[in-house]
Amino acid sequence: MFAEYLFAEYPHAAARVFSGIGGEAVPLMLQTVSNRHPHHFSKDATLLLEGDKCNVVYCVLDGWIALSKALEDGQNQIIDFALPGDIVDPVAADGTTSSVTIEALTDASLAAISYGSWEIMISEWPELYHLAHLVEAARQARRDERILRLGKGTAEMRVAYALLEFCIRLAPACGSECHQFHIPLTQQQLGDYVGLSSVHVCRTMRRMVRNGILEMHDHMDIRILDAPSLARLAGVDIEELKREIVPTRM
Amino acid sequence: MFAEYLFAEYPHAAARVFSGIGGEAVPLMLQTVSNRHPHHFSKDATLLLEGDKCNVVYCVLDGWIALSKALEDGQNQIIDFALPGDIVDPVAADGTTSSVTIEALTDASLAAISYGSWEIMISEWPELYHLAHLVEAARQARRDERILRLGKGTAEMRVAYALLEFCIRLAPACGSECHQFHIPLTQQQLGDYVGLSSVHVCRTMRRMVRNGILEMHDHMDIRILDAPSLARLAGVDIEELKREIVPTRM
DNA sequence: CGTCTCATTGATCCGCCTCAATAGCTGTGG
DNA sequence: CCACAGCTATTGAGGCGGATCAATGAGACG
Repeated sequence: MFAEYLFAEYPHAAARVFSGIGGEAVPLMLQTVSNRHPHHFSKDATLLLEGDKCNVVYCVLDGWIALSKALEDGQNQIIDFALPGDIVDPVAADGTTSSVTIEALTDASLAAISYGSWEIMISEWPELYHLAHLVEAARQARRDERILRLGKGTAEMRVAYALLEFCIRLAPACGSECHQFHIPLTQQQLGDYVGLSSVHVCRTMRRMVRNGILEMHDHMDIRILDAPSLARLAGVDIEELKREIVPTRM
Repeated sequence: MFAEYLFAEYPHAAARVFSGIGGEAVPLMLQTVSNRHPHHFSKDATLLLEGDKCNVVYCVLDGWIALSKALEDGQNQIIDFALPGDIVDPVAADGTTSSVTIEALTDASLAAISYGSWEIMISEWPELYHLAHLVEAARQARRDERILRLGKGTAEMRVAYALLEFCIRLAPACGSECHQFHIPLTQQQLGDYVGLSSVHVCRTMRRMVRNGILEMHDHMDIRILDAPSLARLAGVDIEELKREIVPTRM
């Protein structure tokens, strides 16, 4: 939503968007070099790595972006996924360093907007501020839902919620009542997202398949057969969840 | 930090702050009626409850505010604490409803700023926008740290991190190198924050006391005796954590 | 002095992790 | 074409961390 408006209704700002990177009027491309090295970024994209200066906001135009943190022992936790239309502002409270690691899970393209450009854009087009506010509210609402389930939910609830979240967030790309979608994740990554081991993710999803709630085909092509049951497992009302995590212009 | 600037450097805005509530130049008071009914709000504060319209941002002036969500079965998870200087914007992606339940853990006072006032203030005083951005970045950074530990950390790590977070966030109120502080929480509430049962919170903290890392006195007066060990248990570097979660004007 | 709340400690149970083995799939090189 | 390696998914077996249940202690309060 955000990206569409950005480009459709404010071409002046859209042009300015790309000026954040070396003044060039082309989007920053993040490309995974190969499946073997999914963490590798093209050179321009190393800006995104933890510890670097960050004085830009990214708007995801295409692809899946994962924001993650790791413990010393190597344990990795995916904090959130950023999908097209989402805004990524990884800055920590010191205003300069990034608090998360950012990686592209698929080939992806981002628009980089420097803080300076961003402020100018907002002052010139207040509607942009409202839209960004809604996108940020959506991000916060879905992280809060996940915190709730990380703290208090069972494995089944966590996985069911994650699948519903994907279903809802991907719906704009495949029709409003689409219950079939693809997630570019291994079970290991899905486990890193919901706080479970890959083994237990596998068991949990297998059980859902056996119970006729899901269908799965080669590597995470998912079809939800029984959405009400899945929502019950996740402990959510689907319509209510949509209101909370899908940015909607008033 | 934010609140100080708000009042010290922009009295005009500060006056406007309170105009969000019925035009009265007094802050909205949230008072717990008694310890027996900590969830009870004074009448004016019911604005804050989940499901209500929310078109205001709150700036915490004094007291502890808890943001929480609950599952159907009554399980409660505290998403975050808002302390003096923090900004609370509970709105969900629909732009109107709140995605969390807000409650005061102590007597508390909040400044309520309507979205309209907020935009005017920002346009008149751009520095306010930068400050709010840092406060929001701090909120996000500490929630991300907690998501990491909810997903991958042991009980010891979760509790240790929470204590360090409190220590750092409360430091401005009691000197920069203060390792002694009070948290107005029961072990049940601390458990709701870190995703553990109150029983296990008790065991974990007792062990820390036995190991000479902490001292505890009547209901959560805490003194950190061995900060390096606590930081090791939490899996953080204290200085790094400060940079990430304490808003700092550049 | 009884009641209420909260902290503490013990005992038991279970959900999920870990380890391990197998199977399926893809790409690669002989 | 087959053989092999590498990665992911799947399934089983066993162990452990934290939940749950239960009992006692300790202040705070009326």
